[in-house]
Amino acid sequence: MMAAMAIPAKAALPAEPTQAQRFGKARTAQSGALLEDYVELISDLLESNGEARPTDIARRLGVSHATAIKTIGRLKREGLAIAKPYRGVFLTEGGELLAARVRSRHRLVVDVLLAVGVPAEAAEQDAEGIEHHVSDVTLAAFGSFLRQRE
Amino acid sequence: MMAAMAIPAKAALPAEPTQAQRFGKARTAQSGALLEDYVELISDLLESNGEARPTDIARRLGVSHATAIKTIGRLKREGLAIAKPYRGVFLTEGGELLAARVRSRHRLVVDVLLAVGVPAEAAEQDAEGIEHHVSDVTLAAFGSFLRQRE
DNA sequence: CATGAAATGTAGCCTAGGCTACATTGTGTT
DNA sequence: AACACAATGTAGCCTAGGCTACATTTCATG
Repeated sequence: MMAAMAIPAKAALPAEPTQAQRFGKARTAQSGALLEDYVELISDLLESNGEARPTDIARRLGVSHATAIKTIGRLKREGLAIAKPYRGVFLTEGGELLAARVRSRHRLVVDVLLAVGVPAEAAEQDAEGIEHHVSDVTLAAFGSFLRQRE
Repeated sequence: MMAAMAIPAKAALPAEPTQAQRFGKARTAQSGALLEDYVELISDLLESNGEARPTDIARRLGVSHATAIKTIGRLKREGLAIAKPYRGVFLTEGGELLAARVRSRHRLVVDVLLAVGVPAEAAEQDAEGIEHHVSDVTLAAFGSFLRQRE
């Protein structure tokens, strides 16, 4: 059966290592997606409420407070946030920068979806997942696309 | 401190359970994404090679063969694939259906990205991650968008 | 037809993200 | 000032997805 197709394993398949790279990248993008969501949300809460409490974060994200706290720990380890016990969460400079990038990317993605004719609700919904997979190149293209059709 | 903002916890925040739902949905969409990739790839391999071997799958996905085999086990548990030891992997009817849907969705996403002006390479790359977060509603909008601008 | 290399499968370990249950801290109200 | 209760934090467990290392099965070939 496999003899029929040959599959030299050293000639046919390695022709596309590209695909493996693509999948790998999509996987990697997934890591970090959660951190991005947290950072963006914390930034929002800080701005609108003056503080970002684990409980609020958990509620907004729809997870248990324990999960939120654990992830906030990761944020700290990654140097994106600071938090003293029982004192709320704050962002480092790096965290703020990331938040800003994530926020503008989110808007851009939503705007493109809307421009393409996606209903507002679905646009918001899907953007939440899509945004984490939009590369800088694509982002730039989105920007041009929107500007050009004003 | 919290008295300052009040946050009655029963009046202000619950106003947007929507966001939690959005995040939750994006998370859920992520589960299943991997299965979709596997199913699509298996379908491709079956069509082009007449068989889908764990080793090839692993190579194409850029993971170890052990990981591929473990995931194939999940595919079987979910009723998407069938495989007898040392005999290659095949799709169930459900698996084929899923593969077809995934494949057409992938094409549509790539086409929209291209239509919006994203370079081919980036379009392929990003589509790999984006496609798993595109709802049916958005998919339909994509279809209309493409048809309308022919 | 025996044998060795490649493919397949198994075991065990790791991290990320979830959860529940329990412990601790802070604070608004009496 | 004390206490109750909400918020916070900790511990321990689970699954998905990765990996490496080792074991087994096939099968092409000498």
